[in-house]
Amino acid sequence: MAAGLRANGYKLTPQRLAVVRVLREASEHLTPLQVLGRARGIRSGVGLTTVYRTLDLLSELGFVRRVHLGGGCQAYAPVRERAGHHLVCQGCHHVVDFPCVGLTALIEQTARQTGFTVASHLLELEGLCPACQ
Amino acid sequence: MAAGLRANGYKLTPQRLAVVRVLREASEHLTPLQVLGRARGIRSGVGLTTVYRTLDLLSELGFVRRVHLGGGCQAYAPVRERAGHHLVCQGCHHVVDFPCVGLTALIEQTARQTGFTVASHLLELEGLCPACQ
DNA sequence: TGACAACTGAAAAACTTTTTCAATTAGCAC
DNA sequence: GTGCTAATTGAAAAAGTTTTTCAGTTGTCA
Repeated sequence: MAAGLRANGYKLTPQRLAVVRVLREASEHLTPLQVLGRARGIRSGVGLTTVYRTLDLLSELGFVRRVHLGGGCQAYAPVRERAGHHLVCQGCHHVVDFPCVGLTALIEQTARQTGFTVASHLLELEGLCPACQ
Repeated sequence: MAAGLRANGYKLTPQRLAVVRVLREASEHLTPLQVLGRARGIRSGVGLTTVYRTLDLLSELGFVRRVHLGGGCQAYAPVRERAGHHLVCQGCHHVVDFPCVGLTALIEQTARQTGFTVASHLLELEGLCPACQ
């Protein structure tokens, strides 16, 4: 993600690097407040404003994605699989990515039946991870 | 929805009936504040607290569902198709339901590959309705 | 090494949602 | 109908989240 920030003309400040590292190392989804706590463990003094701004940035660049299930829409998780989606554990909030395959038929059929043109989609699965079962 | 409320032991107050009517007649997704405004057109004096409580209730009973795309996770739309999902217009926020078909293969494959048991899923499509194209 | 636009944190403001509590009322039994 | 009671309501306060503002700091590039 750091390289991605630089590639898009953003400065690599220690605050951003701390947030990036927190997200890269996270196995569960994290709220901005949780990101703040962990980021401060890496670099004390990081501000909540900066966390919000960095999450916006990373999310716009596609490095993190908001998780809606379980986290009440406030949580973020890193994107490990491009063109993928998130599978969330109801027990420990562990998040894994899965590839997005086999949706085109459903989307095309829906577009045909409704007259809509479909530009994007949001898919999340929720369940129990092996450890929590 | 009114019958559903009664069937579940909830009282049919004029405030609830106003909120129910607003949602049933809505073609776009609505935030709690928008619901409040419309509900007050039906019955003046409805409180925002009641709107929140009624949305929770209807959502728990499955009569409305939160829309994440476009509305920033705060918007609600009526559920017109059981076991369906929402398709949202990026232009006018018009919401239509579409049936949930053809996802089992993807879900089973993902469960097999990750070891998760999948309990539920969230799918939303976003695009342009015929009028907005 | 210096210049400057980008970035930061603290505080305030703006919003959204939940809790509290006294007053009201829908639904039921009679 | 009438009265009872638990459920429901709205206003206000509290709690929580997100955005804006602004003066000061700092990466980056020449």
